[in-house]
Amino acid sequence: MRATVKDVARRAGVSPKTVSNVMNGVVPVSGSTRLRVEQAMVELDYVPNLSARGLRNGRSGVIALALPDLATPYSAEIAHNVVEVAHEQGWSVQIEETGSDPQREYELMSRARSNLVDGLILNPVVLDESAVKVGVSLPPVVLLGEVSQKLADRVWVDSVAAARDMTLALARTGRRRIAVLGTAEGRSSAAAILRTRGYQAALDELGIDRDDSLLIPCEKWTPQTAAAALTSYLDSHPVPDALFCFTDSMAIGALSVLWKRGISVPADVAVAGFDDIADGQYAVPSLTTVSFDKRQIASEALRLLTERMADRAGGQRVATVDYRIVERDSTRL
Amino acid sequence: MRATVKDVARRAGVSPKTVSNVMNGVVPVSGSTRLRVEQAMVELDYVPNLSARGLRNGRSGVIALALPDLATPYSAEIAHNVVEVAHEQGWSVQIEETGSDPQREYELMSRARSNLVDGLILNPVVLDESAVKVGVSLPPVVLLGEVSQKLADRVWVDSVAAARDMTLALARTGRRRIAVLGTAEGRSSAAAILRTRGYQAALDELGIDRDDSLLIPCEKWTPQTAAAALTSYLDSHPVPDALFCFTDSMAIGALSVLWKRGISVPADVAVAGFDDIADGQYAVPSLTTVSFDKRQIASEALRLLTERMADRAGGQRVATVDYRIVERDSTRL
DNA sequence: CGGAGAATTGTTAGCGTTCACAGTTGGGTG
DNA sequence: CACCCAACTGTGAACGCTAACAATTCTCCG
Repeated sequence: MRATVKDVARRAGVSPKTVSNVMNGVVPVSGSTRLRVEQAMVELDYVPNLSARGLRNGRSGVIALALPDLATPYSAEIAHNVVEVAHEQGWSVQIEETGSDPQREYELMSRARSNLVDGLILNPVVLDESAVKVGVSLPPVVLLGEVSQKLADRVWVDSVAAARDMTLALARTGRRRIAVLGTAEGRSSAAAILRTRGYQAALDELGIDRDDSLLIPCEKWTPQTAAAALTSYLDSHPVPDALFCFTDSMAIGALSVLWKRGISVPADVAVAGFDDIADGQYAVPSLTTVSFDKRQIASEALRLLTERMADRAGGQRVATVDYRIVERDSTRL
Repeated sequence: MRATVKDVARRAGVSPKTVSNVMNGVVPVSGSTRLRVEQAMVELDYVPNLSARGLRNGRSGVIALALPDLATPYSAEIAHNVVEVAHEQGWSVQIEETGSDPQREYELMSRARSNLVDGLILNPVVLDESAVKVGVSLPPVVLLGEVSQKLADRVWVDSVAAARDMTLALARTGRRRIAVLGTAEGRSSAAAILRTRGYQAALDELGIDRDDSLLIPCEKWTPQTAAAALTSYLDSHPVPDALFCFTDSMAIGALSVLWKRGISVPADVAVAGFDDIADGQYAVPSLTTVSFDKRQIASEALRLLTERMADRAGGQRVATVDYRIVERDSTRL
């Protein structure tokens, strides 16, 4: 049978409350009592029951992190950093995957309201504006990434500016026919729209005519889909001077296709990505990309979350994370 | 203020217990009462308090998954699958990272004992035998991978046989000087030892003399460390006929180094990995590897865990997951 | 139409913790 | 030496839920 505060109290010859005081440390406890209690805890191998504590306190010490798909390197790196930072601050992290299924969002919200999590960090993909109805009964929510949501706090990178800068960087190496991979037709993700916008802004600045045949659609941002999209594109189009992929994952799929076709990177076509996932460094050739500090994203998200826990009032808080273009072999002349 | 069972009960004109019965569905409730209760729940926007339920039931519906480093593709894929399978079975997953820090293991165990998680799936790396002291006061534990632990249940892939088969497969393409990347000196991980053993078994079968200069040590199994290890190796050794990397991550680092040095894969050297991570398919060239069903690992782990929850008694249960060699371009002649 | 038995619902209590408040001790003062 | 103020410790209740048991209602048959 597991020891409880009561057992510890009895053994230490004090009241349960004193044991609680020793643990929580807000009310002062005399040195000798503290010592006896601590010893009793060790002897009985006492571990507090977090369910009970959670019930009593109304807080669980757990936050939820919801990502589209943990298996993608980008999500995995975000998850890694969130878990790390959270751990440092004493939080546990519950992970949920939303897939592309809005249904999951609802379940998630309901779970979030079940008092098992004190806050929620959500990286939406499909439902840019839908499911996240930040009501009073919801725990604090922080959104990650390109989201049109205006209600919840969020952490983001300026995709428009980054895509613009990357396009300019590609142009600076003399590339003119710059294609982008990852645009979407119909209802597309906010990120796709913003990155396309930045790309086009750069073209306009450069005085290069927009050419819609250089927009390669790819709804899902995975190596598989990117490879498929690029393959069919190359079947009916000439090789562009440069290929700006909206994620590194897609770029890796693209590199694979180009290699198989004997198209040399960067000699025939420059390739760039977005996200700076770890594998980009070891891609063949190593991948030029838009890099940003994922640890910073994690810590900003946690900061916003804890701030919001302390103060539920106030308008939307936003944290912007800087980015920079990292040039590697895939665009180097 | 959040609605409670009491509020729902009052509104529906029944007792709290009836509300509970409606939710849990074990005790029969008449259709009309059920309807009234359900309507009251909707009207009051009732969400059960899982902390309270957890306290009362002694179970939380949460399992913990502990991995060395979420950012590595292998861990990420495992995590993805565990979360998926767990979700299907109604579990939530709390993720912990152990790094290579035994200290984390302890914290983890203690957390696991705090009644916030009902079970623990642990992928150890350093502490093959140490910290995991499966005592009576611990929740059920399932270990993942190559572990010498004899006390806890586990799910594993036969590394020795897989490494042997891979080595034989490489030899079948005429390679004789087969190097392995990822051996470790001193206190090494069980996986390193087992895979080395399988490799050597194959050599013995083939009548190829063991050559220690073909063992390329690499303590940490990341692309970075693998690239570094291989680079310094190539500085002082001739290029082998084949390079069997103990993980795909290392293989990807190795491919990058080989490419930079102008060593052609597979013409000059065949490269193989282990784990079949998604990126291996899109490596340049695509990576031959030892593949196994990660979803199966996840579901077996969950099965063992739930079985153990139902029956704490009984000896160690073990689930073996099949593997197969997947040949791709990196070894194809 | 009475009553046994099944079906459904209500009552009580407690899971382990901590909060509000009450009680106790100690040491310093006048 | 009585008294008072801190500083510390104890008491009781409650967080929201559900298990065990008790009580009630309904159904059906003799």
